Amino acid sequence: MFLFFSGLNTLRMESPGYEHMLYSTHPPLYISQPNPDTRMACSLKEEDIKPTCSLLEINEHNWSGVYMPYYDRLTIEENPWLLRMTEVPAPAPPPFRTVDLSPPAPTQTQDPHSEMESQAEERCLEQVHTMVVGEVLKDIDTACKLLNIAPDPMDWTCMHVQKWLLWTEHLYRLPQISMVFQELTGSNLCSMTEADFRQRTSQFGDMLYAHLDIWRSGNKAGSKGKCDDDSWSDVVCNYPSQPIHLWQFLRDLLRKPHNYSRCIRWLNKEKGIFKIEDSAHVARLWGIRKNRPAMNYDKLSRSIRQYYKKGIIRKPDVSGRLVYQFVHPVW
DNA sequence: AACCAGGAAGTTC
DNA sequence: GAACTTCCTGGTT
Repeated sequence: MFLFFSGLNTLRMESPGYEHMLYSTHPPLYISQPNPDTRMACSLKEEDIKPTCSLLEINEHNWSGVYMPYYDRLTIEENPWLLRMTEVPAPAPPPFRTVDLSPPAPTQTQDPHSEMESQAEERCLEQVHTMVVGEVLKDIDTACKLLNIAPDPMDWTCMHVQKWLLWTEHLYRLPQISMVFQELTGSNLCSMTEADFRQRTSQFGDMLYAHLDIWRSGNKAGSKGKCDDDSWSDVVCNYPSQPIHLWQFLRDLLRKPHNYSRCIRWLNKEKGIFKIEDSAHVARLWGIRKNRPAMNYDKLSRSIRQYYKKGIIRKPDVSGRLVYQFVHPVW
């Protein structure tokens, strides 16, 4: 797990609030997992955040008790590169070697072996950093598309800020906090200090501040690398995007299982059969996207049923409650 | 109670 | 006019 933290050094250094995402103590936040029984209810303990884990010692047991605000839902199953990273051949590492997660310090010894080691380590960390930033950008990209907001918080209107807050509430199962940020544009939000955030919501101010900071940092990172990143430039070029169709919205949620599998997931991806696991949640997300605060599953399901005669979605042959099927699945 | 089906009318683009 | 949204009646799980 500390792979992520090591790789995020650059982001973290640029983002003072990020440390609070890692270190602050707030009530447990649930992290999306396909199986609710295996989801991690994360609360931070001091021992969990000490960087004592070697890259080579990472295993699933190290995952528990770690709060990963934005990278939290990355699982080995859904992110094969994580597995690859654990297989990165380190140059003859001594047993129990540990990796400090602080920014690389100047090499003190001139021993050529440890110098080579430290160079390899740096390269490894650099690779991880690149991949983590990529994941951050992808997640922000998805949220931007689903919410129809700009990636840069500085561009947000009051409504965009409210959307982002509502989304964050739902993503992390927070209580309703958006009302204490009414009448604020993204620029207002960005000019607020962490203390300002805490003043508005003492319990979640630091977390929100850090979450916003990740968006800002991600945006900076995206600006640096967007020339080589098609998905990022898509967001920039397409904003403001065309009105999204409900079937596209559902498909986009399904394409991000590490974020949304707790509310919607594939039963049979090849056949396009999916199940809405949390009908109220999906309806709420759709309502946020469409600026329809009164949206509920009754209405959303009526919209889905409109697709029956259009041949876009149908009920599968072996049907069930909350189970639907894309007629022409193209993945 | 929650979900399902579909008619009818309204809204937004 | 398309694509929903809202409201509704009535049926099923």
